[in-house]
Amino acid sequence: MTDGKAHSDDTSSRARPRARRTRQRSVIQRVLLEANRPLGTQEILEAAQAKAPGLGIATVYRTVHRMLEEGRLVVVEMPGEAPRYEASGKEHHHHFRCRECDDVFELQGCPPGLGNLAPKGFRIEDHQVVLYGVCPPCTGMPG
Amino acid sequence: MTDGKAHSDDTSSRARPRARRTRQRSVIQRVLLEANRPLGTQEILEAAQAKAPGLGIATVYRTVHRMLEEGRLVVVEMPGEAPRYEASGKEHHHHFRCRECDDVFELQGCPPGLGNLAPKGFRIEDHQVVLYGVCPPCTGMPG
DNA sequence: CGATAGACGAGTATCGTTTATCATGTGACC
DNA sequence: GGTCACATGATAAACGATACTCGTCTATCG
Repeated sequence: MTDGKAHSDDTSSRARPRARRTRQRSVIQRVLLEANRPLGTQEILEAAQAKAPGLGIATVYRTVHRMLEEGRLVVVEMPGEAPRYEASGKEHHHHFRCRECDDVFELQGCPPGLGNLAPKGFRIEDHQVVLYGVCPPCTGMPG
Repeated sequence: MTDGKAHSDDTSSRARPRARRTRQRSVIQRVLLEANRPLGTQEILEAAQAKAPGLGIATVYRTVHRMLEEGRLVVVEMPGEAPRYEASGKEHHHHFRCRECDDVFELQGCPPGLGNLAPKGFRIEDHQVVLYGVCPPCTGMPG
């Protein structure tokens, strides 16, 4: 553990090559950290390309990977779909998926009584709740 | 548009070729309908091969497809995994996934208060709950 | 500024799942 | 039993998501 170093570049944890601040990487990180909902790779690509034309999908994967390793991102898996990614460190929460626009939104809170669902003998360690329906914009409602 | 037909072969709904009763198909159907939990294609294949040696994966897919079309099977999607299939017509329920053996079990009942999770403006139409943990056999408990 | 490790974009490869192909086999019906 | 449409198994191909490769570019630092 004790590794003395000259100038501090242990940005976070591993002996990973020093991260360089590039336009593409900054844009992708902003897109992810400022989104209030989990994004898929394609969504990230499109949002990032708006601010950094020409940005490629490989860079999206590379940056997402790095952010996952750094612990700044967590994976959000929805049944039958490719993974989405959201900023880590948030409170325990679940998600809502709109059937119209396919966007996924964060919910807050957690239904009680989940522990009662499993019969005796099952050790519950985690859970996931997904609500499906239509989000406010897609119902025609404001906000 | 209106095409009158000569001899009636609308066995059930569509103009699908008449189903034939083969050993392989019977075995796969039994495996699926008698399982008390959702099975993946590989699980189906292995269980079916025990009763019908030589049975191929293509036949599994074909039979599952047909049963889905016939409405006798429903798809069970777990986050980040290939689809599983279970008999249709059961009561509304959710699932438990064991982290040791990767099997998925049916639960009964449904947690209350799911409708309160989404803020005003979200129209909730459906939901899915997944519990993760360790199943009785894998904890060393009987039955 | 100049050197260089690291990052980039485009294309290709890979991986697991699912579907298509085709020669052969077999259930259903006469 | 004979016929034939449908089913089967093996194999290859398609597919979507992700990882790798390579030539070029550039952020960083002396």
